[in-house]
Amino acid sequence: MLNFTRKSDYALVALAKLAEGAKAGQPSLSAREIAEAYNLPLPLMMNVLKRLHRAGLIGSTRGVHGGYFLNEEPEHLRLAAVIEAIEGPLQVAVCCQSSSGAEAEQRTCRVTPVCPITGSIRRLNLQIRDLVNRYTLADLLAGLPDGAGFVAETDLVVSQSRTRATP
Amino acid sequence: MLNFTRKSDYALVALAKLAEGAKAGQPSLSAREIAEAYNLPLPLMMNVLKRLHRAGLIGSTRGVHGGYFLNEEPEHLRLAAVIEAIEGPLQVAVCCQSSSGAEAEQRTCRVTPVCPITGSIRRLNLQIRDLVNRYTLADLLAGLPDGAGFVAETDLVVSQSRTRATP
DNA sequence: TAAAATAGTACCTATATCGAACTATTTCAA
DNA sequence: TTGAAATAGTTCGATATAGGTACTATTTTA
Repeated sequence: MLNFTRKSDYALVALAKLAEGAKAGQPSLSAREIAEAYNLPLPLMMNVLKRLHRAGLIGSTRGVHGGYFLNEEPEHLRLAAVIEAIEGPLQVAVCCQSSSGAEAEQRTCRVTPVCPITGSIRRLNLQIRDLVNRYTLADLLAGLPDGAGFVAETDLVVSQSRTRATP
Repeated sequence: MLNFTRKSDYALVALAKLAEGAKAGQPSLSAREIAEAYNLPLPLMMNVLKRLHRAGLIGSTRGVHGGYFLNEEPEHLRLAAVIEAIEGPLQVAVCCQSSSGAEAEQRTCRVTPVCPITGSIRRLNLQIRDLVNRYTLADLLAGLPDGAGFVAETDLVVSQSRTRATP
């Protein structure tokens, strides 16, 4: 129902912790330290960090004093990259497959062949992804704007005021 | 993973069918007619329509020639209303509860008490909801714009071109 | 009175998520 | 050289959610 998984949430707070640590001069943080900071189970946090590492978003050092660290500046780490590292491609419906969906869709959705709204759903998907991709880890830490900056000023007014006479 | 449920998808195509039917002069369409039009199982479509009806988005007439019809013009039926009629409130994370979340969150999320990004996540949630709420059934049928109008032109370029020397 | 439709709800199954665990490898220090 | 602490990769089980069905009641028309 249009929500991120817990693992994505945990990934975001873990990255937040790494960003704070880096600013405080800590070269790396272990999975244990991060898990304890947020009261999360260690094995789960380990799995999350492993996925972020495999996606190239964080680096790691092994061994006794090992741990994880950001590979990029928080200003360059986009939220969509984090989410997709954990969950795979962002798509609001099965008909939004990015990779050559034709035959895959036939298998997964019964209505696609006669669907009147597939095109629009795909565009909505792109817009949602662009929105998530718009922000970085740094934005997340600094605080996102709460105004829906992207909505044209007229949008709500138009739909409210349109009381066209229907004869 | 940030997707709508199938039931929401089916609700949207059902509403699309009702809008087309209304334009073609049909006062109502039965669950059977809609299910057959899209090759969907009848019991499922019946459930979806019942939920839309209970949410007040469509009206119904019972009996032999009964069926469903739109209660509002397609221009006034917003996508968020449809999704929320089927799935409940749109929220990308458990910490985005609309209704007096304080104690509910404590139960459902372990990190909220010490979370550094809850505020930003809530604002992101509002922005996503605003985006979904921006469009109507009429927009969906006419075709959504595919340009992500709200994304600043520089966003993607920045992340691609950044090849700063890392000494 | 029978048929066709909606209304409400309860139920089952399949899939995905949550979380834990296992084995292997790497690094450091005693 | 040996043990401890950490990451790497993978697999596995439990639980929650979603997808889909079924049952009973009510309404309307022929």
